[in-house]
Amino acid sequence: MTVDEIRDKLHGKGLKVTPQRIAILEAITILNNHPTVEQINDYIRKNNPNIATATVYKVLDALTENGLVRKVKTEKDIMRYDAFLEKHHHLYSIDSDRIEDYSDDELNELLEEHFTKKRIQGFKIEDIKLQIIGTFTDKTLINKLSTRNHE
Amino acid sequence: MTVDEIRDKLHGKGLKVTPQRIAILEAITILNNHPTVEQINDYIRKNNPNIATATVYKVLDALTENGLVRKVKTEKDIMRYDAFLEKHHHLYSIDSDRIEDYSDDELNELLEEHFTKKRIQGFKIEDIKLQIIGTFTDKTLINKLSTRNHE
DNA sequence: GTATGTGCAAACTTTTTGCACTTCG
DNA sequence: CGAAGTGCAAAAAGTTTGCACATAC
Repeated sequence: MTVDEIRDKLHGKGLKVTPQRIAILEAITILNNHPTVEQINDYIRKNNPNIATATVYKVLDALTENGLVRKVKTEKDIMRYDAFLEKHHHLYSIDSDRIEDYSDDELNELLEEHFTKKRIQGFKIEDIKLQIIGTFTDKTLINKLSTRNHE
Repeated sequence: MTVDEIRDKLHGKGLKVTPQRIAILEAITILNNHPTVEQINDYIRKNNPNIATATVYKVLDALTENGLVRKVKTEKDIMRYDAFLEKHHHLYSIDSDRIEDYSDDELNELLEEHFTKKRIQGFKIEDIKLQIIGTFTDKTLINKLSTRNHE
């Protein structure tokens, strides 16, 4: 992504084109291994030593809200715990904190078969987890406990 | 999971059976919607007002290390960012911070087909993301940038 | 009795907030 | 010029650490 493309993208979303935003989008493009805020921060400081960390967060929020970047989940997260230890996937609600387990052996076989045929170059698969994102339509199942609003 | 089963599980791992551990495992079982630390904390405080939050973290660490509970990823995590906006999945390295994008249209079709046939009761799917966990064998591709050791 | 676990308070890390100042358009 | 964006410092969340005390076995 060139600087001009970045300008266009920002412009297209009605966002003001500031040096901070350009630097941050450039950084994410160049540090293309899904950089953390810390990495982005360090990178842009080389050329723009005066960009505040708070600005980085604010810019990333703005970019995320406008669909110009996307957040990626990592291992060590906000830490929810699960005592159900069989192989399973998760259903994530778009509009609430709800997460449900989902087991589907047929699916697991399908995936296994797929990745046996189609190997991923340079990668040895140990496990596959699906995050199935959507909305719960079955209101009877609601078991959201102690829902404190986190926003 | 009954209290006796909990005792057995702890015992089986060589972990001492303490009221704190029982309370926490019970809480995770009862609060079965993948509770956060906060929810576990609040729940166990009802009956054991004197369990420290630090203890909850320590117990959860011990349980996780011994495979009695498992961490679940949530949406709003340690925040890595991605500027590659096409539909794609992620390869996660077991032994490093590395995350790579993975696109596979054939796989996407397979999944779409599978979930068209086999609907999930009470859930409307909007998106599916695979977390493919394993090891990178292709050392030439290494592009871990600014690797600060996070542990 | 001793290794293991717990409680507390303090530190650390990551992210957010409020507000004066600055900049883009 | 005015709305939108930035920088700073302080606060909020979430988690970890160190150490004296307590408990399981």
